[in-house]
Amino acid sequence: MKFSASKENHLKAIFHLQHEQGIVTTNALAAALQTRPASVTDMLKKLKEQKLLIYQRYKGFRLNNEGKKAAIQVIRKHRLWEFFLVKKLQFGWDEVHEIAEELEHISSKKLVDRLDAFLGFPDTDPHGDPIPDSQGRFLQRRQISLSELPLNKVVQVSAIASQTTEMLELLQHKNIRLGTRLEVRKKFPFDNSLEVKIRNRPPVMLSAQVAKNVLVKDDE
Amino acid sequence: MKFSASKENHLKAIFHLQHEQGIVTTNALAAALQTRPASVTDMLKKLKEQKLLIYQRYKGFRLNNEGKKAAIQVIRKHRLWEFFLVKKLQFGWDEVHEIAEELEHISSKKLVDRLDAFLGFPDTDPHGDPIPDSQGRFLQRRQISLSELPLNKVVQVSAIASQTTEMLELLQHKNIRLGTRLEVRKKFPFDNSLEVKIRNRPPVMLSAQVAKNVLVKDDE
DNA sequence: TTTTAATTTTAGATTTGTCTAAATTTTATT
DNA sequence: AATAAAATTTAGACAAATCTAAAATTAAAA
Repeated sequence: MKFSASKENHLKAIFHLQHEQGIVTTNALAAALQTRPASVTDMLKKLKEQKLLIYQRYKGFRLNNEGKKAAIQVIRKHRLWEFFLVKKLQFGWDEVHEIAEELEHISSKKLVDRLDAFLGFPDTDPHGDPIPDSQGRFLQRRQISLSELPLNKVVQVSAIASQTTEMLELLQHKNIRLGTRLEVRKKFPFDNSLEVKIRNRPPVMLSAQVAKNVLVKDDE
Repeated sequence: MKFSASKENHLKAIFHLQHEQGIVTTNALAAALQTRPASVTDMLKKLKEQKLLIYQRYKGFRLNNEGKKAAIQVIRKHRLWEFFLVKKLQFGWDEVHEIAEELEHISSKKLVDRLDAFLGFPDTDPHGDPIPDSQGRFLQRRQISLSELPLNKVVQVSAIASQTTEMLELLQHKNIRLGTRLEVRKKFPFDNSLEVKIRNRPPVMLSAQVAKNVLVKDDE
């Protein structure tokens, strides 16, 4: 499981984008990587070939578990090196990103784990972002209620607070279940109802009561 | 002055080889880099293009000052990272080489200098090799008498201990002067005389008295 | 819903670093 | 000194990662 620097950069960028947007588009990734859409398409084919992402042409893409695991290892390296640069080498937090962009591609797993130990197993990098541990576990992403969710952030349904039959029946009817990926498209302050969008389906409305009981977590 | 990892590897290997052999051959470099002679030739053209070495086809090559400076920076990085890995991350001195081979290509000059300071400006790496400082100065290589020099090691004449006219005249006659690169080809225990070889010239004999007064230093 | 616009993909080229096989040059040997 | 052997270089190919320009597909607008 060793990838070229370019592949690692793509994996990492896709990871971040799908965390924000659920599904990633060619243009978005090209913009994030300062490259051309055609180049992204080329790379997608290779990453799909290596079974790191789910991708159908023209339809967008997202990392599968393998791809996520790989991306998280890169992010772990990046953030540990940033921590090192700031805490040990006295760099300012604002000048470490570029250097960490290079260091993150050093491949030795043992090096990363030793560095982690040397730094005291930090769980947050100098920018406040969580540092995945050596198993790829992030600092807990807490689950929040759908009613607290900001607009247009794609999340995954992680739990249903009220397990009443009526509630479950309603969600069943709207085709929302555990693991469903969705985002809030609009909020109506009048009654706190929400318009929710699930990919490839027409938007659905959810009342404040329902929204309050649908718990979601960050989707990666 | 930023070079690809491959170029840096070539520069470094040439530097080491010319330190031992004075002039470097295509085959020797290919062997050192575990690559093919044809690939070396390709790279030589590029390095010559960038004015990092002196090279005429079929005639061997050596780094010029620019090339040496670049090579020394790579060696500096390599040795500092090795020091870091052993002294800070508890690696064994025998397991750091490969990792340092990757780390040495990280380009930030500031990173290297900060690392150097963090490590307390060490002057020797875990294998006992000297670490160049940020100006590229090595721990001084002392000059020794030609009579103490091991066989087949190419060195440069750095001083003449006895400045008598006779001595200088003799050296003049044999075309040996300050800066001349030479090596000892054979030693005759009978009278401690030496056969000395200067590139592109027939071997010359030097008596023990003369050899004792010719001081040489490592040639890079 | 047709037409237009935006997005995405393909086709073909380019750069860097590498390779093999053949040709050239140098060095060693008879 | 002629020939054989070794070393080196050239010619041509390939893989990875990128690009431009054109074609295909999807999404948006009239």
